[in-house]
Amino acid sequence: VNVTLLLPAIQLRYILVLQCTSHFARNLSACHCLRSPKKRSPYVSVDSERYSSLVKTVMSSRVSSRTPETIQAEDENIFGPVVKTQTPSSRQDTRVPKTLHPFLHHEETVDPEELEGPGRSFVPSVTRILQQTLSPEQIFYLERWKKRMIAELGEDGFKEYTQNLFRQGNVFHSAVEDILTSGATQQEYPPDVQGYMESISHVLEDVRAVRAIESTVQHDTLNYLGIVDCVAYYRGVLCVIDWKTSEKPKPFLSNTYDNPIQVAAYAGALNNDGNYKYQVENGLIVVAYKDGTPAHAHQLSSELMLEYWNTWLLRLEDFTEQR
DNA sequence: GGATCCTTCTTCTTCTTC
Repeated sequence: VNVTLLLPAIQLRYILVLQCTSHFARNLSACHCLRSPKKRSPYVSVDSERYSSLVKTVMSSRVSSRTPETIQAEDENIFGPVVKTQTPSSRQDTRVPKTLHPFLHHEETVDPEELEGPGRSFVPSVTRILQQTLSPEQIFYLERWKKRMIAELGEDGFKEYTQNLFRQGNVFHSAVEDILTSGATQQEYPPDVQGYMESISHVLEDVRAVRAIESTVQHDTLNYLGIVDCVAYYRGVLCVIDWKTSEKPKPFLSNTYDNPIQVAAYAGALNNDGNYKYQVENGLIVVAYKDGTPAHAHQLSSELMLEYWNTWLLRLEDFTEQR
């Protein structure tokens, strides 16, 4: 863009916007600099409502000419060839599930005993299915990340790092479970989760009438099961809630990868599980941060849930096909 | 009581100048 040709006022705008875009991608404190020169904690004071569309376009569109192919070529020079060669192809947007299963439960209930025939077939879980049906692109970036981490931390260091992440996630989950079941607003937590709990405190204020916690749900007709984090009312709407810990900020739903599909899968199972007598059409993904930064809460409307439900059906199809 | 399963996370780029 030839900025010099623009009028001074517009010119200033452009510079500001360009600065915002380049900084936003990695640090959300960007637009904060427009209002105050002082540095406070990152992305607390961002007017996210105002800039959300800007940030969204910046973060969702691929600007770079680098593709998985070119990156892989570069990496091969640095790390050597990848053992399992991928040919990344974008997942088809227009695909439709072969059989459209209802998201909501329809009247006639299927007796669970009836389904558990003598074969007692294997029932895969939501996470297993999602993990085994990742797109080639997802696999590529995950492998690249892992390779880089191992290069930096070593095999053992990496193992320790991931174990620590899992441990924190687990401790956080049980802390949330405790506070939601006891109802008490205790202030003291293990030091590991103190920040996370602080992070979600503003979300917890809007959570009422918990219906289920860490409950196993199984779809009566589709062959899968899972464990739902939480079913409760969030701002007056009954939701399947998924609590997440994250090192990086995830201000947009698109930053949460397959999490929305996971939530839709749980809701669909719940709605078609004879053990549960209610229907849940909405979802909520809460991303908590260790430093206590306010968590991002992503609401999933019933329309959105239906979209992700269809995506889930596709993944389920892929999974059964590959077996 | 032991074994197995589920879940817990991890990806999405750039290198220009104040």
